[in-house]
Amino acid sequence: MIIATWNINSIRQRLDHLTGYLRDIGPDVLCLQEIKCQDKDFPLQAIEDCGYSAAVHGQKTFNGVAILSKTPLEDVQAGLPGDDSDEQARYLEASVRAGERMVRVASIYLPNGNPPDTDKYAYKLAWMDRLIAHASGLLRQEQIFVLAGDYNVIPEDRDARNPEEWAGDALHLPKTLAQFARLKNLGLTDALRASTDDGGLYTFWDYQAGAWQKNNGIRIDHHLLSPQAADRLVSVIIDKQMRAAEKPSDHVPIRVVLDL
DNA sequence: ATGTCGCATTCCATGCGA
Repeated sequence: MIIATWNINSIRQRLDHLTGYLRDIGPDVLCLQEIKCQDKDFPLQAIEDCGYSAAVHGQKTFNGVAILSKTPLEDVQAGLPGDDSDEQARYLEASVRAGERMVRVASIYLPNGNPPDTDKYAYKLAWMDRLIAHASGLLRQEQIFVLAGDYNVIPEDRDARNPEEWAGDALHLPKTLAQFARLKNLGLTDALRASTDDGGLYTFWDYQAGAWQKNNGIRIDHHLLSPQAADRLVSVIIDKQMRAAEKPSDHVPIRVVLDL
């Protein structure tokens, strides 16, 4: 089973890229972030025409997440528990059948948090607290699950071309890394890091200042695997070629292959 | 390099978020 994640930076601006990816790569599941549309504006028909069903948790203008699947999505849960006043659409979870067993998948758009001296950063850290609490509950069920998405976290210096540029940034501050470590220390596996120790593997290149041309990238899109999923990890592939397309997203898709 | 995008507004220019 192939489970991919992609911050698409507006699904309506990138619909041709998306349908091309579904047809060319054909992941079983694709988690999307920053769809930037309300549910009523989600291009469901074009996705169904590619042979996928979809669960959507959208909002006007910003954020918005979705999960696409070749098979039906069950037990869909929109929103990250822990704060009923949070109106930002950043979390969606659903189950998909894989032969005899079910796999729980979440599409995550973790807050950016910049600038760090504002309530945006406090929101990021609090959101990570809620994710840790929720993941802890999922782990107690001892099932196969994958938390995939844009974490807005650069885990280590080797995950940035120029780590010194990110020293004071919300994506790489010590408190951010401590929260990410707490999450992983629950017993989750960073799929890419389970497959290679190589640095220089990036999933995001800024639109500005020729970041792509200079390969000034960062790795911020991750799959965190439950132990039952990590046991079945085969490979991880970053679809870097997507960043070279016309009018690309600033993020590229990344996919894991699980032997279920 | 204040360097680029995408969205929305009372709207053809600007502010916000990334």
